[in-house]
Amino acid sequence: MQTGLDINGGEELTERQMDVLNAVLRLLVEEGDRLTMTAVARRASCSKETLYKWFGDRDGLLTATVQWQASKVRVAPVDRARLDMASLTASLERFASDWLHVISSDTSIALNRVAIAHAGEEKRNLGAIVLENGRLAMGRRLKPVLLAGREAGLLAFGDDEQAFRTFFGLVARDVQIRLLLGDRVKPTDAEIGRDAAEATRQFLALYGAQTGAATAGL
Amino acid sequence: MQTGLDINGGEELTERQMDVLNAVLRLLVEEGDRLTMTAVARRASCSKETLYKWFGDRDGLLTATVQWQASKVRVAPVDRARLDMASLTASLERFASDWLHVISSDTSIALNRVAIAHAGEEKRNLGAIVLENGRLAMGRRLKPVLLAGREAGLLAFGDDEQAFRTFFGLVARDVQIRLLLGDRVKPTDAEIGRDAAEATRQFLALYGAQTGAATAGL
DNA sequence: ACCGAACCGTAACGTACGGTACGGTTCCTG
DNA sequence: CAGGAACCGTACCGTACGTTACGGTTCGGT
Repeated sequence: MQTGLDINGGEELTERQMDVLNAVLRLLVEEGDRLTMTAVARRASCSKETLYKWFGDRDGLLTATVQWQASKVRVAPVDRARLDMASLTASLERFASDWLHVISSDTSIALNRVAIAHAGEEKRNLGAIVLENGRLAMGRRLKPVLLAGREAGLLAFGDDEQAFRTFFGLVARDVQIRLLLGDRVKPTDAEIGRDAAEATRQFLALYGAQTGAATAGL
Repeated sequence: MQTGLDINGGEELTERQMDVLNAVLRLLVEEGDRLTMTAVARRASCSKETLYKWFGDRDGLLTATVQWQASKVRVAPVDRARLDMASLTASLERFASDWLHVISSDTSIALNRVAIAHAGEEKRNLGAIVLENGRLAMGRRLKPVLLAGREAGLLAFGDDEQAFRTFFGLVARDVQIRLLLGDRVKPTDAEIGRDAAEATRQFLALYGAQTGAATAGL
């Protein structure tokens, strides 16, 4: 009753346990939330008893999977020294491209779907986890870059949260919601690269120190 | 076996049937996809036998509900004659405001949640219906305005689809995905008005004929 | 007044699946 | 080699819920 429930921050997972979570992830992509504990056990070649010992219950298994996958998205921060327009543009494009790749991936779609499906319930953990490690983590990652850009006189904005949300909108547009709803619009790498560059260009047009000060909400 | 399955285009629903669908809608908001046929029958004060006779099965009931709700979103088109910058701005702000109100509403959130939850399955109807009557309908509605704006020399863009998607991103930003994931960010009317105006201003900065031609992807 | 259609309320059926129990196997330790 | 921990595979249990069946009631038409 007391084991297997320590699914909080950065818990330690054995190799075997990660194999199990990988199986869950694949099943999630294939069948969505309809996966059964029996199917997981069969796919992972383990017993249901083990699943329950390790993860508590079905919800715990899903939570562990989402959390584990989310923990993989860590990316290196940017060095705030020596920032010019070229490196700022490159950073933004990199962010945009990474983000578009993530939200277009099958695993991200599957994970967001199950998190959204469970978001209306009392156990609202999945949605919060995905939000925390998706949208919010991206904000925490990008805001230092924006602030450094402002400090270097390259950007002009009043609130970094507002500036970030605009960038988010320019990058994501309608891609995520369409994919979540089952639309077949999965962009190619080339399209992602083009869209990332375009979004960055537009963002700089709005928030660049020279061009866009009038529209930056000052 | 053959009755109750004519749930396609604009089928005719009796008053009583709409009462039932309203009950489904309320239950969907309250408990999400976990609603049971028994609960629907109780809430609507009808028998389960009637539900099955009218709507075929659970999926048919959900589909009818989504379709019925979607059919309510119709809005009057804009007259393309006599378009100046003021009326264009007003139109765009109106669109933005309407859209933000829709995606922030409890019913929209509930409907999108159930549609997304079912989007990974073979019966992908719900996602397609929501997409068709949400994002895509908004595009069909707004594009004539954009084209009229270009014709009047107020806007500059190459592809109306691209321009619309940018507008979509500037308006929606991260609001919808956050709400779907259970974040408590429901904006007030005042915030929606401010955000709609801001998004419109930014869009005109990017695609206005004078200011933004360089960034319009020409 | 009578009939049948439509519908309500509820009981009942079948099944899928979450969760548990248990016997058998592997493997590690002393 | 003995003992035990961990785990696999599977059978089993309980329940929730989709779906069906059925008796009783209302109501419009003749």
